[in-house]
Amino acid sequence: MKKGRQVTMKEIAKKLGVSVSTVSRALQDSPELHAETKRKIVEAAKEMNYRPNLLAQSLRISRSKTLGVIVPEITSHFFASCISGIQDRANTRGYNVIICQSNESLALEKANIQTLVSSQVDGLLISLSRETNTFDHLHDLYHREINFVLFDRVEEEIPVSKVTFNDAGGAYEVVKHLLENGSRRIAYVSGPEELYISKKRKEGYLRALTEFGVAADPLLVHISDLTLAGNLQVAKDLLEMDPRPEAVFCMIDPVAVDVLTYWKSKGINVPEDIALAGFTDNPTAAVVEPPLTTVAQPGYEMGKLAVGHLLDQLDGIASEDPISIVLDTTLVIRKSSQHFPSRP
Amino acid sequence: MKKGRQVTMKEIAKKLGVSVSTVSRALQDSPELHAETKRKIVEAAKEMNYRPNLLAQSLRISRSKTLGVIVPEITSHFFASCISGIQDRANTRGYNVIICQSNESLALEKANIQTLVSSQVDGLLISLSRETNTFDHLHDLYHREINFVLFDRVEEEIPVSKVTFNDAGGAYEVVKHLLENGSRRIAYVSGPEELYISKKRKEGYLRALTEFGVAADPLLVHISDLTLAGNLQVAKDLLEMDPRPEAVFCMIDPVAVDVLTYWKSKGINVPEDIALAGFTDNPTAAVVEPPLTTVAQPGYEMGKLAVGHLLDQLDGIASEDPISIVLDTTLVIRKSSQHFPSRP
DNA sequence: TTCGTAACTGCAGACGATTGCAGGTGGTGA
DNA sequence: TCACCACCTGCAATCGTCTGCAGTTACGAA
Repeated sequence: MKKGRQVTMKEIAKKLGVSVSTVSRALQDSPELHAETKRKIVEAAKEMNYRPNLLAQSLRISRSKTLGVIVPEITSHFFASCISGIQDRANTRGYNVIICQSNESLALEKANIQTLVSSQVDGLLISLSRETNTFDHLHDLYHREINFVLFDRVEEEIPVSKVTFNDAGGAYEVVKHLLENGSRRIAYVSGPEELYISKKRKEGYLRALTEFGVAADPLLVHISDLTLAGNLQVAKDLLEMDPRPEAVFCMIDPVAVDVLTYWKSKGINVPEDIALAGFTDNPTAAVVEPPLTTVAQPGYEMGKLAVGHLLDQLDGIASEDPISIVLDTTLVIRKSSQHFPSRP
Repeated sequence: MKKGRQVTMKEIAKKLGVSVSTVSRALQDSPELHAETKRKIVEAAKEMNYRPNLLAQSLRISRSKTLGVIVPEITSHFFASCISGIQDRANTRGYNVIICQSNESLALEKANIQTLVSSQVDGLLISLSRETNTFDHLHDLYHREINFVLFDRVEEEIPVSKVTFNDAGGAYEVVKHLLENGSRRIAYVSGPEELYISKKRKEGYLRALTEFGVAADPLLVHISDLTLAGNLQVAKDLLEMDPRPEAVFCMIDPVAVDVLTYWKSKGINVPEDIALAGFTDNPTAAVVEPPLTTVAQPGYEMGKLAVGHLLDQLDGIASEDPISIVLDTTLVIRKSSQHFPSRP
């Protein structure tokens, strides 16, 4: 096995016959050092390819300049975008980022938190797993006075800063768009009801209906477990409704894509026979046939904002008091919603 | 600013009136400790919610149990899959993972390596940026005896272990499939020529042609810079060729998707008018209309294998001698290649 | 010559966990 | 009563870096 030994200050000191403290001061460009000594040390350090051991530095100053990130899954384009934003901003502010995925499991989420805390991260950015329905682990973090920020998948009861999208607003916009195109029987395909986004987006859906004087019909709200099978079942159920809905709003794009695929296999034409819309603006949304009307969520921006606020807290720039940042979404109108039922 | 103070052994020791060493031994379940003392310490540790400081541990044993990963971009589904595989296997083997993205920039790639090395990672997993055409930074790593493994985007001259796909083989398979369907004028849309995958996939393309006795026509090889504009230009050029190709094989799926989109806007039908195939099997490939024939690369598997081998080296299980792991790809036949020209 | 004072540089301890070795306590047997 | 031996427990050093304080040197002034 290779050694991978790093050059240390001790070695530089020995080589030049000075003490380690002198080397340390030289490399920090301390003014209380003889210029010549300093020059020689800096030169030797460069020549020997010296790199400070961040572990030792972190241990000494009790700050690791490292942040931990926990997301449900990295392979989701949305979370990957968030991570990208987090990474970019964290790096420009001199921080490293350790990323973990919970794979939508509460147990893994807890384990990840433990690992990251043990690793002495200076703060955490967390997006909760679907399974997370207890919050002791978050309260625990809070009581241990560990800085963290929740983003996207948040729990409102925890007194920490949160960054979310205006989910209700986005849903309102898209449903309003469907209503404006003439649809009245509009179905909502929700994920598991306890999910934050299931609730928020339903809120927006209902608000739009109310605003247009359309009575909410509970039968028009379908729930999928967000697996392929669950989505296909909902697609089937929707087709078998009598009367059939004129438009369907799915809580997230993947559901809409599955529904679309199923319908196409059954000879249903979108948008001619029925309008369809999603939420998230995944890359797939733009390329399916017909292209999917959806609501864009700028994940990269969200990541940047979340980490920016966390770092502000760490650096004492932002107050300790939790704040809530709500990002606006953008309605992206594509072909799938171009269905214009005429009223009798 | 919150303190986030962690409980240390010292505090447990003080509380129970024993020494730090005793606490340390108790928590390691050392046999040379009085059972009762041990019990009390373990209990107190649990009660005080003690977590060992991994920084201190790492510093002492000179191993951080952390790996560094550098990928061109996290938001690519393929790399996200690799990361996911790396993460999962690393975690089960007790390692953390720090992820960096180079954003396809050589400068950032170098900076990332520096940071990770300073952070005392035990090893690195690197997939090179598109810009990387010099390799001093890798040779430097090699000479400093730092363990690393290259995956997917590799440089053959560096004497370290590499994990790649059988790119030539995959390209051969898909072009053979197009040939078997009857096409003879088959175009290849390449990325920049210096890219490893550009070369390898061209190799497979040419081999298939040769095997079917088709003379390679240099005019049928188009080069895109892989930007949207570049892809659209190639799409246009292809249409304007006379005679027009019967089939087009694109080096990566995104190119194929852009080409498809452009063609559709020009009223060209795929596969009726022309066959199209990609490479990678991105999620979009399955949902475009028509679904795209492509070559699947199991990124998750690649990640697992790469990190597995690196850990084997670190643990002294695998020999130090570099090996090359080549993963097989899978041809995924979908509608876009169902074009059957008949020969006169 | 002697003292004072800059101007440098080194010592030692700290961060938190681990471990070889030394020391202490108790008990047992002669 | 004394010696010896388990059986525990603590001391001190270590990993690499940083820093308050003390020490050294040289030089100038009295």
